[in-house]
Amino acid sequence: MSITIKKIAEICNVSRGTVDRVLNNRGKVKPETESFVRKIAEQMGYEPNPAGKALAAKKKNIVVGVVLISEGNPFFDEVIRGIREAEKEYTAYGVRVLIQTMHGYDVEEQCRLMEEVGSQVNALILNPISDLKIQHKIDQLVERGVFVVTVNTDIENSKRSCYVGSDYINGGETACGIMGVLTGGRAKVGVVTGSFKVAGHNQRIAGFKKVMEKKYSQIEILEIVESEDDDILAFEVTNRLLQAYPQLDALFITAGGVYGACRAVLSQARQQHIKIVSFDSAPNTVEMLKQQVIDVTIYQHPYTQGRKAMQIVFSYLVNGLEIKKEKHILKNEIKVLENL
Amino acid sequence: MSITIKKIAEICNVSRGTVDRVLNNRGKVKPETESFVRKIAEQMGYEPNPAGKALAAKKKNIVVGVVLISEGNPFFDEVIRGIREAEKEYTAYGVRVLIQTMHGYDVEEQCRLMEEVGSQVNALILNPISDLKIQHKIDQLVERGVFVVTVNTDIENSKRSCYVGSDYINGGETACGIMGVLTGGRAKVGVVTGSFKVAGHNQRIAGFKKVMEKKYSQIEILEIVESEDDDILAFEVTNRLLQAYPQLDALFITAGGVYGACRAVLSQARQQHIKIVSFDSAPNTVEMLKQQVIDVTIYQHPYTQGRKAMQIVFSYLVNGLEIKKEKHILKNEIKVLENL
DNA sequence: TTGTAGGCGTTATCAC
DNA sequence: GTGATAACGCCTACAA
Repeated sequence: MSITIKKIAEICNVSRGTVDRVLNNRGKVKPETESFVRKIAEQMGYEPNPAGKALAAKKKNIVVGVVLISEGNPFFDEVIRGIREAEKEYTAYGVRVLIQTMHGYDVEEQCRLMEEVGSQVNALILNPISDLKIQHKIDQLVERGVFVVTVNTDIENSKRSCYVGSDYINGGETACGIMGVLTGGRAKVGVVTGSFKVAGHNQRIAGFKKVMEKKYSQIEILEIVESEDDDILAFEVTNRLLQAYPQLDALFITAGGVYGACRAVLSQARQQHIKIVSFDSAPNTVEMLKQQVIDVTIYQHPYTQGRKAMQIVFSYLVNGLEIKKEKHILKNEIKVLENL
Repeated sequence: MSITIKKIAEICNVSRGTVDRVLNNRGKVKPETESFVRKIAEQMGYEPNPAGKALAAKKKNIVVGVVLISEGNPFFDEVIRGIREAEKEYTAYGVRVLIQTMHGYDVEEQCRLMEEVGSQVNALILNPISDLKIQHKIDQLVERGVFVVTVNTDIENSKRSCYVGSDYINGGETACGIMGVLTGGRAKVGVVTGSFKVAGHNQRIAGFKKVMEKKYSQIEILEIVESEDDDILAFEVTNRLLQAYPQLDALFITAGGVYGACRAVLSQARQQHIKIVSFDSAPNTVEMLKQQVIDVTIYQHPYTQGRKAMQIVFSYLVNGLEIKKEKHILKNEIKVLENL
């Protein structure tokens, strides 16, 4: 049988209340009793019972805020689905969720939403814009006692408690790893990135180069162009890329604009098949996989990102678990049509 | 606030005990009260609180038995790790785990272990040999009230409640999907399978052929040989395969013997790189990935299989949840060295 | 500074 | 058949 507060209380000859005060650092305990209780609890290997905690936590009425740059982005639809699923599971514990979505990368707008949502909640799940202002806003909310979790994009220097998402460097490494076996280790690659201003995109390119240098001396990057995650722009820049480099035989698409880039490839109707590695599985991307335009795409577990973020919030707020892992990194998975 | 048994009791003007009897089909309730309570509960959308259930379940002292053909198989080391991890988490609810491992595919031995373990437990997690005797033993245990979950291999016709594992057909489809992009849709493939007696291996081949026919008219299987999951045998049969078919340029390894097959490929030192797709990530397989002998390997989430099986047992036994999904299928993931 | 008691939701055990 | 009551482990008022 497991150790309970009650048992510790009996052994220490104090009341359950006192043990609770010690174990949860509520103060108002004589130092001697405190250290004694702590010693016994330690000795017996006390582990709080999550069910008991959860039951008692019902009265707390916990609200979790969510701010995501998700509108028009199918990736985040999945993240939200994960959050909603977890919400369902946690309503029994008095947890509510408050979601605010936004469209573009407007720092002021995100700050405003963070303030609006943050002032009503115990925790905030956030897909932050990489900007100093946002970092400060995070810190400010944390100071006010909000438990902040970043998803998909991290701001390491902020006071946020956790990050849930993928490792972008490894995403690039994985992309090069699979590109290597796709091309027999010999390729002239055009890179269509989202923006040089987005850290994640740059990290993917860095990871790609890292594996290139270490493992594939015959893979070469011809040029890197920006699509601003826009299909029309992607179409144009990819077209130019293809025209400029007739020898190009592979594309590495680090971000959005996948469909536009693919359409450019289709429009040029080259003899040789151009190998394409992309990210995520937006409907358009899946369509291009079906048409065998894209060879593989790399998947970042969006649903799990949402779910996991909620789990972390829950176990902190409801079960009072200390955060052990500051970063929860999900694998970069390689997908073909068959295992999507 | 959510609906509780207490609230329903108040509304129906009965005691909580009566509501509990109705909702858990314990009998000894007047039919009128029964249907009335049921109606109200339905109407209000009653959902039992898992924490409450878990707390009350502590007295039950649940024991989960595990019988795995795991010895000498790194895949199952991971499954066991998943089970152990879940065990830790569930000890707080009075759940104990009893693991028995075995070595080869000895039906009598497995039957004996199933009986030995099965007679002391409330649930059994089993990696079954595909044999009628095992099926009967499962049914027998189920009749005796044991909750049976199969992992990694299923026996569909048995009375087991759940299966946790991968979809073998899809495993083969995925293998062909990635083989297609590896080879530009043009390959002469040798298949090294484990045994024609093992359903899962045959299903992988079937899935592979399915995608071949639908999508890759230029991929062709030259011959299928058996390795009996043994490296030495795999070495020999692969060697013969390579000698018999100089035009062979790809290997599909459906099961064990991966290392032996790779060594055969290395020993023949062909000019052209032979593309290899295998399953799982045993240490030897990882080594061959590192040496760029194997191009990709397909991963079946062994850790998650163990964890999920425990989760299912827990939510059934402790939370009394009805089983909604009879099969919990994990994705076949494509791995290169970089995203292992 | 410490103890007591009631409640979170469910269930098992009595007593009626 | 049914109801009352005491757990399960934890937390929070309030009383001392």
